[in-house]
Amino acid sequence: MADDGTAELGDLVMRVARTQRRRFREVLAPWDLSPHHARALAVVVGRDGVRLTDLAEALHIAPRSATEVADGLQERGLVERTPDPGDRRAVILRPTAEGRRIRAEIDAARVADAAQLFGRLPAADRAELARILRALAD
Amino acid sequence: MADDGTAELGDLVMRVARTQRRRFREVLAPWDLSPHHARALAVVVGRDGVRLTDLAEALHIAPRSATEVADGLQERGLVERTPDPGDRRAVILRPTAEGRRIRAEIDAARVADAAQLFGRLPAADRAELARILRALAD
DNA sequence: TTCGAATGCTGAGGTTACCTCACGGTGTGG
DNA sequence: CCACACCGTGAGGTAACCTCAGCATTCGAA
Repeated sequence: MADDGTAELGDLVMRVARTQRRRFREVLAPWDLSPHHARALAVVVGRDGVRLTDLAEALHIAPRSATEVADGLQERGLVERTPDPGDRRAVILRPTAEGRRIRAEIDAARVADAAQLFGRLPAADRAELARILRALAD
Repeated sequence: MADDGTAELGDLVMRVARTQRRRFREVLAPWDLSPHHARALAVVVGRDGVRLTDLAEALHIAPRSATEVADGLQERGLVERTPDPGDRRAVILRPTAEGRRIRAEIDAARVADAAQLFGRLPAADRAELARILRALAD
């Protein structure tokens, strides 16, 4: 078993990912939102309204759990439940104006944070990194 | 705000990390261990005995939570609690023979999995990736 | 057209992995 | 020698998941 360095690669990826997760949590602090709620808000705003089932699928959680995430966002006034005109069983989660605003702020902060984290790399390295990671993430 | 692609880089890293986490969970399935327990076992075996406080620090959890992780590993017969000869307050967690064996098996499986995941990249790309990620993870 | 099966959401209740707080032993510096 | 810090753990809490059951609704096939 030659040392091909792949195990170290795995470690490195996880370490950078952990750094990002920590920074994301810090970035989110001013809004008092968990990363999970922020992601859910991004889905709701990004699609301009989703059924709970679709939100669950987007977040890789059970439909029942999407109900709870929706409750959380609704309590904070970021989304509202509206009936689906095409299916009376379904609920469509729609962003409120506040929800849209906050999601935009968070997104800007996240982009700025990524720029700061990855900006330390030369542009050529950033391109290389993107190319290689894309190959892995197919 | 120019599109420097750093936000996409963040996404890519997270996506590859998620793939790895999923694969790790699958790799672990034969031993019926959670990733967390596996990591704890690796620490105990790697240092050939740790105080609970040190285990907590290594896993980035509260000391109280280390007690629970230790309980789980002890139940499975992978570690045992022994008194610290130098400090009667402390407990040293030591790996059992079974614990050592299982941790070695898991480690081999993990290394093999990393080789399979990253092995699809040309060697030059692996080296590049390692170099760039190291720069990020300082 | 009707009716059994599938779908959408949610209440009830469970699990897991964390946490804080309080406590009884034990070590340690003034 | 003693106030204080530190070790592990019981008690009890929380967040984020889950499954299962149930009701309302839709859909597909006969």
